[in-house]
Amino acid sequence: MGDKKRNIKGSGGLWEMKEEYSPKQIEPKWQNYWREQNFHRTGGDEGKQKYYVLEMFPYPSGKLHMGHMRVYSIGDVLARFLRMRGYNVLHPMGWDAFGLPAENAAIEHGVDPGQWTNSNIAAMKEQQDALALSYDWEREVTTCHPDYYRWNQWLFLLFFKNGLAYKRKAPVNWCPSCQTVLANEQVENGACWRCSSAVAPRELEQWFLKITDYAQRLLDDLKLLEGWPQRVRVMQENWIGRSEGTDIVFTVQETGDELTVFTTRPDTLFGVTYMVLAPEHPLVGKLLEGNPRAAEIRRIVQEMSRESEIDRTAADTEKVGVLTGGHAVNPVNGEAVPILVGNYVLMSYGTGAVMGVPAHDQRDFLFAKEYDLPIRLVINSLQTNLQATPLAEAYEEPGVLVNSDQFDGLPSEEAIKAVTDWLASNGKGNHRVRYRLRDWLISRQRYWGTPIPIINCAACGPVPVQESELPVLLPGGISLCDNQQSPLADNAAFLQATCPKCGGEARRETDTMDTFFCSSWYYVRYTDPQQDKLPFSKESADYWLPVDQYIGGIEHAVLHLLYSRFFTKFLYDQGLSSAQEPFQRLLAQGMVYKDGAKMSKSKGNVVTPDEIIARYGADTGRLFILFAAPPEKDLDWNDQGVEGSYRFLRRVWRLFQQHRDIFTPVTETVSSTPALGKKEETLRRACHASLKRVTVDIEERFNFNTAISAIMEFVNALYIYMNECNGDEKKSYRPFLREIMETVVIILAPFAPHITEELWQSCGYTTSVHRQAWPAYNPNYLLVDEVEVVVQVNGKVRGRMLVPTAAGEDELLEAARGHEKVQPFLDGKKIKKIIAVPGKLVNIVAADGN
RNA sequence: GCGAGAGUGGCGGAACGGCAGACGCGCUAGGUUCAGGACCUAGUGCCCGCAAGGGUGUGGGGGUUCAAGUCCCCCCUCUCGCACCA
Repeated sequence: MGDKKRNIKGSGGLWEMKEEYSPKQIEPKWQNYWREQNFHRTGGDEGKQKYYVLEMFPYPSGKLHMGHMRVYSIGDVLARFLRMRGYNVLHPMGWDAFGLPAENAAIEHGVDPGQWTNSNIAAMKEQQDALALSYDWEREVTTCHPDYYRWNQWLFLLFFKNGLAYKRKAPVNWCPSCQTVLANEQVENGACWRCSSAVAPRELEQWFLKITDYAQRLLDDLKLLEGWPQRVRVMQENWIGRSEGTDIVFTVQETGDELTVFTTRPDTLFGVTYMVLAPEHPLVGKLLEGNPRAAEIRRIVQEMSRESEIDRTAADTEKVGVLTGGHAVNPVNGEAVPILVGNYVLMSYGTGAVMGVPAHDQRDFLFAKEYDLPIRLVINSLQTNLQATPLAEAYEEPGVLVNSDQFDGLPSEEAIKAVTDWLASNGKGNHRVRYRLRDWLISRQRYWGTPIPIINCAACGPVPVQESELPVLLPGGISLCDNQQSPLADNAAFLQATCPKCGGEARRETDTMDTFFCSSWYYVRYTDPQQDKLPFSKESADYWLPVDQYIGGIEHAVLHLLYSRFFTKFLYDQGLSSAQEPFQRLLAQGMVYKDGAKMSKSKGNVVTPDEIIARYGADTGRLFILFAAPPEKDLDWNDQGVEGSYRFLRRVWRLFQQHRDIFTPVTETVSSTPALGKKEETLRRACHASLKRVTVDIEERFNFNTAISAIMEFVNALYIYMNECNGDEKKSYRPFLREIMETVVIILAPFAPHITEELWQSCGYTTSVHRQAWPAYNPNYLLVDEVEVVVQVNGKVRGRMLVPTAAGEDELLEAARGHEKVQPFLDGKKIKKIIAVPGKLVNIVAADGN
């Protein structure tokens, strides 16, 4: 360890420690101390390397739960550790403060959503402070404040000017309980992500952001995110759903209309025996004209489109089809095939029409069997001749084309290109890349959100509000009730507007923004939270971005994390920031369970951070939550386990109590201490081994659980030493022991900030333990003279021996051969081979006979 | 069905291809205490054995290796994600 440059006070303030470890007393004391000193303000030393640690900001529900406590503890240990390691750390916190719960509270209890939110924020902040989370509160961001949401509006207008925000009538997901529409990402298995009510389809005019323009980049750049869990990258990849294929233009025989389909298998084009349209396909109506059964069919089609998309696409939903009477002409061979309407075809993907190739698509195969449609083989297998017998199932593998005129004999892979080329040169199709990703629907018919800064003019259409007019303030005093449209639509003063373009009378847009809009860029605002000319300055953003370590729940794997990546790329394109990706590394922390089940009031197994703080203190809570499991794994909360963490902190406390004499003021320096004895060397080794492990476990592996166990081992070693040494030894090694014990305090500090601050300042220091440099371990102190080496016979441990550390292979072999415990296992056997691994083991391979 | 991850004591969890079970919980015994709690010491995978000692053991089965929880192949179970995407 390095030189002492710390301030030590005189004997006056020393050891005023209470006998008993009492978190109730020391925790508030140090929280005040840090608050008064504005201790956690960012920066001050731009010469250091920057590190941005961020936990996903919470919705201000008013109460912290164990999940919050876990994320924040992880982030806080990291932030504190990195500061001690000499980084310039940004570690901010804020509030995702718009959203439905505030509005619902308003409806139920008649409270003002803003007041409700603000008092929740105050309550949660108090809890966060009680956990000693080292946030720079000067950078706090609250999304429902006008000085934040005006920049939502500013960014919206920027999207609008770039053609990336647009309004369109579209079938959308309506949540009847939340009384608003939802984005595709916010529908899980046909249910609202927030309240789990079944969503229903509706046709409405809505605002969208054109995230689909960024589909390819969002997909490609997943490669850059090596610090993300693979499963999250895979989820995003699936969600974007890139698919390469061919658009093929058929012609409707009866009307002459063009009918385009998308397929990934143009090589099977000659096998088309029918065509299926989505119930919502625009041609359906026209095709039914003149059909004697039109009325009946229309009823069936309406039935189909009434079902939600989710029901229709559920794997176990029966495929239903109905003939329209129309026919489609295949561009490649002029053949006319019947056109049906089918419930399994979705208007939202591809062109809303699919070609039916029953011989080579299992889904089409089953459908054709059901409806007695012809099956024509056009791809033959290289292994078995499929033409010999009727197919029992679709042949979906690649093969060689048959029954396909000029393409006969081509392998599928080549035929895909050949058919596409043929279609392209005949104006009947093109190569085409499609995505499953849809544009992001951002309007919400709710009050408590960012007003969309648009004025709807009868003459000019949607016109952006002038930048100088921002923010469009959310009016107060709105009476909230359950309603089909935004409550803002009832507010005449808000509604009334003048068209910025023509000056005519116009209506203000009453939809508000999805709250995911707020959370898509808040991490940039933290870099420059007071900025009032722009959302943030480029300089600040470029200094801090990307977030080096982001920590949060896996539930945002697609939603928030995809939207944020989209925003970051847009900001980059606009020259507002240089970051390509927002989050360098991502940690998806596991959930907190109790007794193997999710905590819930009905199960009566809820534990709250408040209870833990009241009973054991924040330090114990933090320590346990980090010790019980690695951060990315689910954690089972265990009351007895918490007890164990509390016990450990008391054990540390007692160590200092019992040996306070070590800390009486000294003038000696380390060099004047007598040479260390064997016991002391062992202790020093334990110290540096622990130091090494804690450093590596936090910095490289994020394994806080093993880091803590290393500190425990260190403390155990200190107890053993103290038991073994006598008063004289203790006295003469006082400076050495002092340094050892101070190391305990320093490396425990990121985990348990209060107790360590108390112990540290009780040792006589006037500067905070949290301002100390993280000690470097000395590899020389890890060395030992002798090591125990295992002797194996045929891979089984048969003996152990103590040999000099420096012993080479030859010496090991010598010693192993003569080892008494090993002899019996070698009797009557021949030694075939001996492997010696210095410092570890010797393995003797022996067998019977010669 | 497709994709990803995971299966280790009574429990949470450790183990650069090199002594499986660190650390903690729980449990057992002893000490201390009027008692309880707290604390200290020792022990604690399973089986046989009084013991010394031996056997066995990381979901199952194969393989590579002097050596496998770890690498390769097959299978089973669980969790998560996607799921008629044309």
